Amino acid sequence: MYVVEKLLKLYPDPKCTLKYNKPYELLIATILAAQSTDERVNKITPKLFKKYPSLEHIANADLEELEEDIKSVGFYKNKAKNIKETAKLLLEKYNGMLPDNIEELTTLKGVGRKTANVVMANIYGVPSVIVDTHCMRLSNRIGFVSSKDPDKIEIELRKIVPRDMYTVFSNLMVYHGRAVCKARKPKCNECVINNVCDFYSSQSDL
DNA sequence: CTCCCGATAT
DNA sequence: ATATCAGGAG
Repeated sequence: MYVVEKLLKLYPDPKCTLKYNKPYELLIATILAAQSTDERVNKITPKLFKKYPSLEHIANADLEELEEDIKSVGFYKNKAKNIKETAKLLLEKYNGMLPDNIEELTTLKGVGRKTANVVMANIYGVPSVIVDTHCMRLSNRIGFVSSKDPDKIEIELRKIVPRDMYTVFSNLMVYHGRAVCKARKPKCNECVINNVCDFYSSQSDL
């Protein structure tokens, strides 16, 4: 796939940029990353996981204290409640393990398809199309899709991207979205895939 | 569709 | 000073 080959030369090893040492830590970090950046989440998770070194610690955390611990990632009241309830549910129904499928993962509080796909890709090694804001923006700009609905975008991308490239494609969208195809001022002139980009074409026409 | 919220780019 | 960024639940 052209876009993947081209971007891989620029970002040789695109991977999840969230810091974690255990599967459930990735889940918690990803829940915290909703409407926040990986960078901001990474600033608090090392301390957080040190203070709460197990799912039991998170499940039994004082809610107000937990809120303070994660405050800087934003939406902290929802997220504190979500990670606490998710920790409880993982202990009660899954023996502290993570479900290995989208259906069960998305029953966890604060876990939608994006977060579930991050777990499937990074914990279980299942090729997964992860539609976050970057994947959505780039896929629309390039012209792979024309939709604002993440679920529809995921379905469309699954038809366009070769299955074995789902995860690397998703990560490349994030890397390129952060470095070049930014939300605010995209650096279209230095973009290595502007030759196949609808957004670039429509701009240079002006 | 609205609400949830802090951090950062402009 | 404020618009913009970044997912999920109800």
